[in-house]
Parts: sequence; C-alpha cells; structure tokens
Amino acid sequence: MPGEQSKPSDSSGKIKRVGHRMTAGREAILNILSQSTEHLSAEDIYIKVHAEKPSIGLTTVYRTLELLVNMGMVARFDFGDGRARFELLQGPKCVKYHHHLVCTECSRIIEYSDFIGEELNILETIQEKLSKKYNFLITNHLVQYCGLCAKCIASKRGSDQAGG
Amino acid sequence: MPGEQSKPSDSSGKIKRVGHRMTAGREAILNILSQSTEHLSAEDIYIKVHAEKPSIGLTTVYRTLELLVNMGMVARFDFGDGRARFELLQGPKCVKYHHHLVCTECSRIIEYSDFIGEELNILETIQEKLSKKYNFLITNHLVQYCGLCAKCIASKRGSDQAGG
DNA sequence: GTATTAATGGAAATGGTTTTCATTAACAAT
DNA sequence: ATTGTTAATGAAAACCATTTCCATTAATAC
Repeated sequence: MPGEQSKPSDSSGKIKRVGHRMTAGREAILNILSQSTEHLSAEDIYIKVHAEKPSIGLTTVYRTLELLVNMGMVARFDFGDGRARFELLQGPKCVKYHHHLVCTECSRIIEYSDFIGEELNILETIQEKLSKKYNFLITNHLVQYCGLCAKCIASKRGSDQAGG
Repeated sequence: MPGEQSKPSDSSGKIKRVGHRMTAGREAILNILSQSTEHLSAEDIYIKVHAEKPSIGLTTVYRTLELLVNMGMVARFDFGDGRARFELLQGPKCVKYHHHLVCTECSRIIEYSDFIGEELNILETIQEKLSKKYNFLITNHLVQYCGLCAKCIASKRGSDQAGG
C-alpha cells in the first residue's frame, strides 16, 4: 500500500532514511510531541507515552529525544528549572523560531509569535555578522524574556503584606 | 577608618544593607566573580575560592551564588551543558545585556557586545509590548546564538573523513 | 523464517545541586 | 573586649534529572 507513509509529517520516514529503525516507542513519542504545543520535559513525555504504551520506559524516552535532537527534528531548551524541555521542529504545529517568555518564579513558559517579524530581520542580520566575526556556524537562535507572570506578580503582592 | 568600604564596587555594603552578614567566603566569591570575565560554573568558582581560602566549601559557593542571584547582583545562565554559569552584574567589568554565542559541541561561550546597539532598541520595544500583552513583569532578557565554533567546525571536518 | 544487531527496559551509576544538622562566627548590645 | 543571638558554614547525605550497563527483545535484511 503506497499510501501507508501518510503519517503526521514524515517523521517516521525521515528516521528510517537516516538508517534508524522505526519502533513503537519512537512513533509514540513523535505522536506526543506532534500533538502538544507545550514545552514538554522528558518526564512529561514519558507519562503520556507510558499511558498509552506502558511497556515504554523512561530511558527510551531520553534516548529517543537525544536521537531526534541530533537529527534536528526536535529542539531542546533549558529554561533554568533543572529539566530540559523539548519541542518538535516539524509538522503543522511547528514554529520556526523560539522566542519565549519565562516566569522565573513558577517556570511558566509562553512561546510568543507576535512581534517576531520585527525581531527576525535584526537577529538575522546580526547572526551573519557574528558568524563572520567569530567564525561560528550558527544554526539557531533563542530569545528569552525573563520575569514574573501575572499570577506570580499577584501572589508576590499578597505575600509582601501591606506593601503599598 | 572611614575609607574601609572602598572595595571593588560596593558589593559588600549592598549585602549588609539588605540585612545579610559579610563573611570571608562571600567576599572571596565576590572577588572571584569581579575578576573574571568568563562565565564561571559553581565548581569553577569553588576551585578558585578554595585555592585562596581552603576552608570554604562547595556548599557555601552554591548558597552564596543563590543569595547573589536573588539580590540581583549576579546573573545565572543555562547554556545546556548541565551546569549553571554565573556572572556579576555590578562593577567595572559588568555588562548590562547578555547576548551569547554558544558552541553546542564544546560549550565554548562568547559574550559579544558588538552590534548590540542595533538589537537593543527592537528588543526593548518588544519587551514593552510583550509585557502589556501577557501581563509579565520582564526584568531581563537573553539572546543566544547556537552553533559550532571555529575549532569544532574544523574537527568535524577532520572526522568526517574525505568529506568534500 | 532466520540472522544480525539496533533498540529496549530496569537497575545502577553519575553528577550537579540542595538539604540536614551540628558547629562556627558576624554583628549588635553591652 | 565580652557576650548573646542567630545567620552562615562545612561535611555528608539526600535529591533528582539524566546516562550508562547489560541482558533481552524485536526491526530490518536476507
């Protein structure tokens, strides 16, 4: 059946083409990633995968994520809360650039796409200049605004007592 | 002696003013931080501090760094290699903005200050917009270009064998 | 179907960071 | 300078995300 490879984007095909085997675990993990817009940690993914395929272990999740990151299919982010987050770089829901708003209090992460147009020109111009000046092969960039989200501002205000 | 507080920047004074005690360990750590332009990890700092004051332990380094970060005197970065890096935000050598070039292969970090002017306008404009739209209190931002440094490009080329 | 070997799971190891707890020492009051 | 209070400390243990080990399983090629 030629239509069989009509999986969400061609992730499975890509994996095979590079000489890796397509397994139930890898497929499940790719599915989770393609269905989520959140930035999932390895454990988040493990919990979801494990729910639908209990045979799959955490180790496999880590190994698969490593593979996908190395293949450039998944991006890995460190937001400073001690666990890495992962995001699919392919498929319908994917975003090309990763510009985040991170709450330093509760680690809430917002991926904004507004205003990105304005940023990109400048960022790409600078990327080229840096690339030349420092002899870097730049493959990616990352912009993070750090601060407090609305909730944490509110709860801070509360715990600061009659602060005003 | 009134001239005694002429320490490099007024870090010690700042610590006391907030109600914390100035100790030998904290002073040593602040010294290390103010003397280095590198992005030091907790252990880097520990090794340097330990060399001049062997009584100071790694735990104290971590605790002091946490204090300084909370006081806003030190910035903490995660470059994805599993250990946090720290950088003084005060004193003569300090940089206001933290724009980095990170080698994903060897974790080499370059803090560039070129071209920053061009970026800042846009980044600050966007910061305000995001702040309003998402109700964030943004205190900081971070720009990272990721890729391969010159050395790692070269060594990749070598290990790829007759690749061209 | 069989062989090959990549992929896997579970347990153990690793390594950066945090916690615990008894001890020490900074600062304020004297 | 002495004393009292309690924050700060060091060492060891705990923690926890991630990696490694190794025997077993299963995906692909034949």
